[in-house]
Amino acid sequence: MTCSLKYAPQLRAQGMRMTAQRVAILHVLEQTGGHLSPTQIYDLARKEYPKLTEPTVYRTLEELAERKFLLAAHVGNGKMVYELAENHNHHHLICRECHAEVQIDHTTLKKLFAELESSTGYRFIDIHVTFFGLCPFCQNQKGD
Amino acid sequence: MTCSLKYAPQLRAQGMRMTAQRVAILHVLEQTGGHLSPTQIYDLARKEYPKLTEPTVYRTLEELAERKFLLAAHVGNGKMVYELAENHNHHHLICRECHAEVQIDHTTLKKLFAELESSTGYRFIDIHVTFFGLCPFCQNQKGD
DNA sequence: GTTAGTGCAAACCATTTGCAGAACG
DNA sequence: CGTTCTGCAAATGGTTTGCACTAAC
Repeated sequence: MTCSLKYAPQLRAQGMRMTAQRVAILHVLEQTGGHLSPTQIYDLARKEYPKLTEPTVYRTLEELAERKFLLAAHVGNGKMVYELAENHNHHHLICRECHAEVQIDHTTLKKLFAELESSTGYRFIDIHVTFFGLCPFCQNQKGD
Repeated sequence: MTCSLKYAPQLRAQGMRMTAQRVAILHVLEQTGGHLSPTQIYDLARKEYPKLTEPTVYRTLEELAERKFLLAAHVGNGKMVYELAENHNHHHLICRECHAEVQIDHTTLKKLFAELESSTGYRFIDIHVTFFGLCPFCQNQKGD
């Protein structure tokens, strides 16, 4: 298992300090490997560093996302989730009913992104996309 | 301008009633033609029907979305927006910095959706997608 | 008249803010 | 030591709930 401290030099290079709180937060994100909501991160990281508070979690996540260490994405009803940028080579497809998740490899979208960038002039489209659909199981449930 | 009352028969067919509140809400969505947040809808619809309250707006939007009269999508920091389903043949690309919006025609995504559906087994992917990127103007601002 | 829909008021929950004190480097 | 970061406590703002009343049909 990699140590969260490995990020220290990169953080410092950007004028950020490596604190116990940040270690705990990064650690949680490393261990789970997927995307987590601020509340989930707060609950998990507090086991490692009980003095952690919610405002710190929010401030840290925002800062780390701004500096591209984390990626922010939306799932379901407008909830924000975060994920380590280095883990990110995929997108998500989530079932509207049961919330089952499937990962979509980034190569699948590469061509589309290139198309969109050239036709709109926008760039960095889009680090992370979440699609919604009905998984095979829920399709049957609906007799559809 | 089309009258919101035209929806009455369709609503009734599903056991819903057409009230003044719902007329006002549908009316606002028709007039603006785009996607609006519950708060925006509340503010606008109240001009037409001042007795309207927020809980009613939320309940109505949720109900109409469930019955496929409206589409729900996420923009930016996890905010929910609604749009008339019949207006919907496009997706959105939003600038992360200035929130400028571009519409993406659905045909651009059609092929991708077909691919995803066959490779994952999921279906109804995805009624509405929102992409995020940097618009040409903001790219320059960043000297990037 | 029956059932769906609404208003009101309050609760809820995630997120944000200000500021004084703690801690990194 | 100076500057960044954190904790605390409180405010904020969007969204939801319960219940009695109103209105659609």
